[in-house]
Amino acid sequence: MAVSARRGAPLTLEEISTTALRLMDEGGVEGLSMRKLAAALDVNPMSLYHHVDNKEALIRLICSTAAQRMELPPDDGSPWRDQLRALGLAYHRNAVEHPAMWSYLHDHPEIIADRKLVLWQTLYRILRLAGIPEPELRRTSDVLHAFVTGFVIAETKGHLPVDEAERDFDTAIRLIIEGLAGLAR
Amino acid sequence: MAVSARRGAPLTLEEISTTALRLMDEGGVEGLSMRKLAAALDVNPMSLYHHVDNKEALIRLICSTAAQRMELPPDDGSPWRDQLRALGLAYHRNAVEHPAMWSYLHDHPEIIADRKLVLWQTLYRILRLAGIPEPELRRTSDVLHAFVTGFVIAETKGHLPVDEAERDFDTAIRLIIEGLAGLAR
DNA sequence: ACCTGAACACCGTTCAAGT
DNA sequence: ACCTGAACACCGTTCAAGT
Repeated sequence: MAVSARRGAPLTLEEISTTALRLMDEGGVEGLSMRKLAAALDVNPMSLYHHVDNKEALIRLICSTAAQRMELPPDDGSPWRDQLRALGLAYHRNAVEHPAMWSYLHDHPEIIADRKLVLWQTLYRILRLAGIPEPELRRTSDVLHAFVTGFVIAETKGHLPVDEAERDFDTAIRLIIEGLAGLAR
Repeated sequence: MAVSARRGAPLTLEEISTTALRLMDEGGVEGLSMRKLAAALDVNPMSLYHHVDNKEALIRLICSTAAQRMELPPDDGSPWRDQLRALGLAYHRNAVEHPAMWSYLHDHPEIIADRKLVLWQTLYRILRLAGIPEPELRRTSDVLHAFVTGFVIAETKGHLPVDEAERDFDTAIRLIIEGLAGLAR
């Protein structure tokens, strides 16, 4: 069977990636090492390389699966301003949960480049509602995504008092909404 | 004298930090190591610790001096929209020169927390011109800084064709300008 | 197929010793 | 005051060997 000497069951990719994400959540990017991950899984460090090419591929795996699983607001028919705010809140919630992952994603945007991801589809839908013309959707969604990601990362590191953070978020989202309305005009 | 065995002159903090920044520019954060830096300076790795507490302190030094030296547009009396665009361009230019440094700064905002930095003073001045009320300056400048930093970092990693990048920048700055005008209303 | 230990080439940093 | 070499506790990863 060649199952690990120290544990009963064989490793799974799922198990590897959730544990790795936990390590990143707890200790930042530098909190995740192949050796610590192996220790957390009670396995020899080298076993990991049978499931993953290398550390970079592992982090990419974490990021892309987490991005795919992000809970995003469905189209509930409400005005685009409300839907945009809800999307911003979803980003914010996720960034608070996985700050290191978001920082990594921000530095490696190619990981979520695929426009078929729910993340982009949701943004496209809202931008269409806001009146952004079709040929500008790619550009506008890129800009908005960069803005919101930039904001939630900064917010996460800022350790502001909670009510300040809420007012900051409000300012950010209002600025975007007013800006979009202006662009669409 | 106790000058280095391999080189003539004693190390200076200036020399250390400019060489370190060059290494970061060339190879990202992971391109800068205490040992590579020492090699580039033709010095024993341990000599560095006589000028700098540790690697983190070194990077903080690089970032804060570079932030202080950033060339920002002076108040030339032009409309705030033009001045904001000029400031955005200055950010963008700097981010293209030092992408790794900006990523690090984005993840460690406390390094440039001091509101007396020209960076913040310039932003405050433009926001006042735009009609943002005094008690909202801190919040609005934080949001805007996060947006623009988020954007220029994303832009830097995106390797878009140049003319696409220019149109992206234009969309970003217009969105901010329209948004600010809306907020001030 | 999956796991493992030893080994290699790197890190950051401490410490005691040199001038 | 400034520099240095040896050493320690970490990394990621390769490779040959085990079941």
